[in-house]
Amino acid sequence: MKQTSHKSVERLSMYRRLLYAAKSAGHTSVYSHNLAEMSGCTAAQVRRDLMQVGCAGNPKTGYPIDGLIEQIGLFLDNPAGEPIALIGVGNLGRALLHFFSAHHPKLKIVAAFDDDTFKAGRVIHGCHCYGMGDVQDIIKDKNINVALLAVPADAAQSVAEKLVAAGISGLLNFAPKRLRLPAKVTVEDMDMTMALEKTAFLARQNRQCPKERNGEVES
Amino acid sequence: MKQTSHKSVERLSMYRRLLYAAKSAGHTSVYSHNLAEMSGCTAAQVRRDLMQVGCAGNPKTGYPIDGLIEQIGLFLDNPAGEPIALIGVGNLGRALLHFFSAHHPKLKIVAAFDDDTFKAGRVIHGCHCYGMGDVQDIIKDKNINVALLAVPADAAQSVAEKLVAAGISGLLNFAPKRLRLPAKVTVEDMDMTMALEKTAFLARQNRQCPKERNGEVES
DNA sequence: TACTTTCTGTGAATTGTTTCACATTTACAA
DNA sequence: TTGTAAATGTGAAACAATTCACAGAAAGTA
Repeated sequence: MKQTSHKSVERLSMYRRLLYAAKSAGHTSVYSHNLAEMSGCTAAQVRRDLMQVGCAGNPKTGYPIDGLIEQIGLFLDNPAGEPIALIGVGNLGRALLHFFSAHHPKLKIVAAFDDDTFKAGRVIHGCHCYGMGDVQDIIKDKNINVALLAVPADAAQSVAEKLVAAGISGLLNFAPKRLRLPAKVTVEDMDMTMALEKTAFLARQNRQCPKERNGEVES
Repeated sequence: MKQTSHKSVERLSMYRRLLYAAKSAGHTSVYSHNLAEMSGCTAAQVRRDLMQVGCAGNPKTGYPIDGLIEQIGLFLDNPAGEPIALIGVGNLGRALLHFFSAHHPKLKIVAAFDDDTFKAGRVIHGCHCYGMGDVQDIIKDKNINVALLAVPADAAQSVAEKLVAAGISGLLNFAPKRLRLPAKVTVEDMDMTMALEKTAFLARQNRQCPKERNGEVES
């Protein structure tokens, strides 16, 4: 079977969130063009993505929302749930702890680490905080495979290597630093500086050449 | 002239950071394959990207680092600098304020806004905080075109519309919510839930099929 | 000066992603 | 039961991004 592309994976995650929203708005089914409008994709793209993960629709009734949510979950999620580690409990780390404390059916930060010994032992946003010395043991004990890396850029590489040695296979990296790790480890960069520079660039481009645009309007 | 792709813009931002690092490590020039190794791209891609923004190299000496930094700056940056607004001074907003307080030659958060009146008037991480009622006036006064949106998901759409009305043309959105705005406005999503779900998915895929890989090794 | 080596700059080929377009399916109405 | 309208599922076409591969340039060497 054809591997699903990274972009499809991202969209599926997005569709699922939109579907939860549609569900709590009282809907029970959607057409591909509904999801397309909500997500900003085309209807054909939505259908292709859904097909990939085995979602079937009906020409007259569209796709059942519950069915989609379930299928996407079967595809995306680890059925056993995925315990997450947070490394770095600074300003950003605490914000992430708070952000991800919102209930997610499968993902949960189960341990936080910081080299500030003052933080070790405390419980922040409901999550126990350990010293960096305990990283390896706890990650192995709790069978953690995914980590959020929120340490300063100059510590990122060495901390990441420690995590990989402890058995981590996926890393969401917030440090503005490119990591060099074995290819068996997935690194996803959330590079906020890059994103802001890009946004500023595109904003300026928009201003300078406000070329004719097919007016995608506000609701 | 051919429009530079969004991906090229991202990579240029990355190259620049790597170049600053190489410069402070004492280098004065780089070859495309050096930048390729640092960035994880191919050498051909690096050359293509640099060509796009008018950087010229020399077959024997490579590219001069200072020249590259300057050319990339001329391409990416607003020479007058770009004042940024932060909307939402919660956990995430404060983390962003701290994160972007690191000196950047062109980008600077010059005003923060929150609807918590308790925060209005305070100065957080060196940035003055205003009430949401002042958004329109301040954005116009300070001629702000780019904003960081760090408000709760259910407030994101209405706040974004207010910003657009005030003249914002670029938005970096941290709320897990797809915004519907006129096409003249650039929206860049930093969707942390999506990113974490994707990371967890790819990590699991890695674990389940540890297929042969060309060992990209740690330094 | 002529030769060698190594890298740049870039058409051409390749690979990957998105959109098009339409045959097929389904629910409902007459 | 037959017709109609609207959506799905999907090859094929179009488009976009990346990599290949090599001509040409530059610096060092003899």
